[in-house]
Amino acid sequence: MSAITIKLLAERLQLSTATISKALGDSHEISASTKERVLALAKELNYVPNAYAGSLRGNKSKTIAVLIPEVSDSFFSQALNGIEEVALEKGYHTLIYLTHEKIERERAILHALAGGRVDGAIMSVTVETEAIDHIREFNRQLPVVFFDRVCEEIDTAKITTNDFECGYKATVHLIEAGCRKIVLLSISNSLSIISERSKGFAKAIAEHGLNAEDCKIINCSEDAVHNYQLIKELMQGNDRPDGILATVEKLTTEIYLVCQQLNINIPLQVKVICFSNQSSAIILNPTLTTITQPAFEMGKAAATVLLRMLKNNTLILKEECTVIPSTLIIRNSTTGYISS
Amino acid sequence: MSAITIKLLAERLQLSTATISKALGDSHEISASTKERVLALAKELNYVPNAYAGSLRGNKSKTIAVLIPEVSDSFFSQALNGIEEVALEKGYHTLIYLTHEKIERERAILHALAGGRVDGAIMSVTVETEAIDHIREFNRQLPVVFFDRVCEEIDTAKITTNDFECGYKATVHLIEAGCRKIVLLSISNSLSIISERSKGFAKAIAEHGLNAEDCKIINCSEDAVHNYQLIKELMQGNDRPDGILATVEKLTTEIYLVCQQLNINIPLQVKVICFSNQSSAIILNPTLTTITQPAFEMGKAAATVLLRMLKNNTLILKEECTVIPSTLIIRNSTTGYISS
DNA sequence: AATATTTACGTAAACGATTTCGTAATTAAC
DNA sequence: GTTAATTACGAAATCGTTTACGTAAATATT
Repeated sequence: MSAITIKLLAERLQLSTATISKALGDSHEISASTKERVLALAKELNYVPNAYAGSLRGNKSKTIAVLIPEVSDSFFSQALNGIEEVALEKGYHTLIYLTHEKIERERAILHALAGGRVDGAIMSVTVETEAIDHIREFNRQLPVVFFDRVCEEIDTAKITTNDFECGYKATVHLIEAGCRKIVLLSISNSLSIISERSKGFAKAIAEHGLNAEDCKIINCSEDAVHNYQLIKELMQGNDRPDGILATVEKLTTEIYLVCQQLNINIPLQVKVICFSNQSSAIILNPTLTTITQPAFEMGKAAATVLLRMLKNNTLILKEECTVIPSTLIIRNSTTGYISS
Repeated sequence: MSAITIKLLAERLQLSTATISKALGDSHEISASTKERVLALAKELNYVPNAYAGSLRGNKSKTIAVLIPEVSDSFFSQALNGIEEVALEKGYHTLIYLTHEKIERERAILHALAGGRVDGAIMSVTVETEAIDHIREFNRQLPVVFFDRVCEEIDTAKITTNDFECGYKATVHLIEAGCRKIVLLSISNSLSIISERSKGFAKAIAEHGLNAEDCKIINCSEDAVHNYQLIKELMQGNDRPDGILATVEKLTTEIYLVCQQLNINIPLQVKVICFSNQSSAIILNPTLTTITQPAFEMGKAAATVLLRMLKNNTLILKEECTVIPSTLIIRNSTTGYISS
């Protein structure tokens, strides 16, 4: 199959495999003329070193793993984009694993990865990830970098954004726009990012003296239909909110659909902010006010840190906790004006 | 690093590595009691076989490569989702490579992959891919499955959708909705999918006796700003089209923005159809008529075929050319009615 | 001219698993 | 009781590289 090997080159040139290997590695102990001959034949035969032979010997696979909940989500796909860019640039290969928010998948994947297939991992945990033994176990052997959805309890590098501040700023923005009954649409009680955003939300509510009873947190699920129903009931209820802060991008669709169906005007009757990286935010009607996360940059940062850890051969770079701020982009879904 | 190996287990149990390996493989030549002891210790120590040792010996890496232009595109991210699902289910690992539409990247990636790192590849070529020697070269050693953007000239499995028919149906729909000057927004002259869609477009134009002069094909680029300008000029020109058929999802944003800025009403003044898998199509204003491709299914199909090729140890499965139809979903961007 | 150093290469072990073959001990067969 | 078959394991080769070490020849040193 894989055709040509160092052994084959050695035979053709009447040299030893050691010499070939050294010549290809541009070792000083090989004469210039021999190097030339070797390089020439290697190029001619299109020799490519067997990745696994080298990995086996050197204990380095030049491969990293990326574990994310979904890839059909603007944030994660942009982050993956950033990761892959850095990896490719540094000659690393990127294995992608989708957990689909299932901790069992996360567990199985990390376990399988312990066999030396990768040199390290970049991950964003699932909504179910409360027990973290499997991550600890993995991290005992290999470096891990968290991004976005982190595990505070594990002492390793983390790339996050300013979730607390954004939750706060978004809520303040809603309040200043006139909202008094604001609902936070959540997807988890345990997720680091959601908890931070919720804290910011709560702080803003408290600081501005809003009635905490009116400002609820509602938990959505993975099921779009269920979420639609949930939001519909919310908007049909007696204490309909006049402000919605959605912590995940995919809820945008359901919010807009419900309001359309119930004939509730955004932003006149309810103002909406979503944590979203969707490019379509600017062509929705009304255009959507978003907290846009630096997904691409976060991915790049995570990969950069991981590769640095690999280079320095260290498991822990505690100090490597980077926070890259998100941006509140105010559009028409929270202003009084309706787009032309 | 990687900690525990078969050798280590052998030492602890005072057995040979051969016995351990066979016991773990549940070989019949190992006694039940020994198997038990081995399994127990393996579990206790959390033994995971070194992936590369096995790969090196067996020439099988249990890894496939996915080459796609972008991942921040609904079609490709959904397809990747499908691929990963099948791969994980069959115990395969998925390496992801983004070509960013650069043939040079495609070339370099395929070349690096020849070193046995993967058992096969699934790919969608770049817009620049006209020369295909690098793919031929790779395919001489390893199986390749194309999906969506295929290379007709290479005799291997291909998963596509009914692009010709969709180009035709979309155009007919525009014509029947009253359009007479329809523009096809393209991104390439060579891409298989675009050429098919264009042919369908041309056929519909001809069949319905539209003036071919009025029905142009315009080439867009990778640059959003440039595309915006291009579309703006188009819509400001004398022979402004009354119908637009966009062959890629990302052009949606620019089309809507331009129309918004120029105060051109969709669908009254121009009707719009996009090849798009964006979930936001239903909340745009007006909601967007789309050709929605079975991205997830195409990914699954591609992975299924590739894994079957690997199982049967064959490079070519010519007959494995599957066409999974797309759906024309008619919404308000092509009807006379404006959404409430 | 005798020794020391450098140059340019080869030998062989190692990485971790699998597998072919061999073999001692036990059991079965006659 | 002798031979045949089975059971349960070990020794060693193998996959394709890399690298520590060895060594002959060429060159340098004194």
